[in-house]
Amino acid sequence: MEDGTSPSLSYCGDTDDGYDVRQWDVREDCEVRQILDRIADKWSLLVIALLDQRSLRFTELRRQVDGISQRMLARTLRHLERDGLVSRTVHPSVPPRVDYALTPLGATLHETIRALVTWTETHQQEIAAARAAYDVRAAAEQRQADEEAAARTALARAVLERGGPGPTQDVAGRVPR
Amino acid sequence: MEDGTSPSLSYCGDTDDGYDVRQWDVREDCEVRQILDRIADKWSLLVIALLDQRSLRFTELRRQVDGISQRMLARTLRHLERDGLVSRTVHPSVPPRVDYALTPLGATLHETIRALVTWTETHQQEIAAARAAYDVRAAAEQRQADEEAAARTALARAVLERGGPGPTQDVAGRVPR
DNA sequence: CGGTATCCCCTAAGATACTG
DNA sequence: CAGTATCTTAGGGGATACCG
Repeated sequence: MEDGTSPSLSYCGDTDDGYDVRQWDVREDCEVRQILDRIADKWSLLVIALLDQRSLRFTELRRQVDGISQRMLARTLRHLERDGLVSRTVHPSVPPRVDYALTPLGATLHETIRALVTWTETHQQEIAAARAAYDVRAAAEQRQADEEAAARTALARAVLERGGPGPTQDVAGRVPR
Repeated sequence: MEDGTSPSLSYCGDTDDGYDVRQWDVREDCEVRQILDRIADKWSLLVIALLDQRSLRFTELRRQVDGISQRMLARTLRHLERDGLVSRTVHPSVPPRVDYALTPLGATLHETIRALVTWTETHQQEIAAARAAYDVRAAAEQRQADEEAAARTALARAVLERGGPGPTQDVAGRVPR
C-alpha cells in the first residue's frame, strides 16, 4: 500500500445541517478534500468519463486516454477502485482479461462532475475575457514600473556624474508626486 | 507573469451540442482542465468558500485559511483574480488595505462547487466502507502472497540442502497444481 | 495482457528574507 | 499591511525493466 488514509482521521462527525465555512475548513482533513483531490488529479476524471460510456479493459483505457503511462493508469484505477467508484473484474482466461466499469456510486459522481463541466462551458467566454483584461492591465503596470525604474536609474547616474541632482523632473518628463 | 496560458491554445471551438468523451478529451487542453485545476488546487476552494460569506483582507484570509503560506495565498488570489472569480480592491490608505471579494461569476462557481461538496457529504459513508473493504481484501492478498513466497523459499532451501526435491508437496501442505 | 518495481527528473509549494 | 524574490525540498509522474 503506497499511502492510504489513517483510519483514525477518516470520520470527523457531521455536527449540524447549516453550511459553515469553519466546519468546511475542518472537514478538509476529512473527505471533501480527498474526493476533490481524487477527481481533480491529472487522469481520474478522464477515466471516469470514459467508463461512463461502457466498461473497458486496461489496454483499451491506455489507448483511449492517450498520454497516460502504464504506471499512472494502474495507480489511478487502484485509487478509484479503493474509493468504490470503479469496479475491477478479472476474467481467468489466457491471455488474462480485466474489465473496469463505473460503479453506481461512480456514476452519481460523474453526474455531479458534469454540472461543473457545464458551468465551465457556460462561462468560458467570461473567463477568457477576464484573463485578457487582466493580462492587459498587468502588462500596462509592468511597462509603467519599467519606465519608472529606468527613470530612477537615469536620475541616479546623472546625480553621480554631475555631483548633484538635476532639475526636479524625471526622464519621462513627468513631475514626481 | 509566471505561467499564463498561451493564447493560441485558449479556444478550441465548440463543435456541437452532444456529450462526447472524445471531444471532452480534446477539450482538456482547452478550458475544463484549467478551471478544474484552479478549483481543485490546494487552496482556491477554501478561499472561494471564505469569500462567499463576505469580502476579506489579505491578512484576514491568511489567518482564516490556516496553514497557507503568504506566497501561496498571493498566488492563489492572483489566479482567481485573473480568471475573474475574485475582485481585488486597493484602498489607498496607510497602512495599505486590500479587500478581496467574490465576483458574481465566482459566486455562481461556488454554487456549482457546493453540489460536489453535497455529493461528498452524502456518500462519505459509502466511500469509507469501500475503502475499508478494499484494504481488507488487499491485506488478505498480501498475506496470501507472503505465505506462498515463504513456502517457495523453504522448498528451494530444502532442495539445495538435500541435493534434490523432497516429496511432491510444498511446505504449506498443499499439492501444487 | 496486465500489471509491479525501480530509477530519476522536474516542478509545485514551503521557509525565509526583503520591499513599497 | 501586503506583498515579491530567492532558495530548497518532497513527491508527482514519466521511462524503463521485469514478473505471472
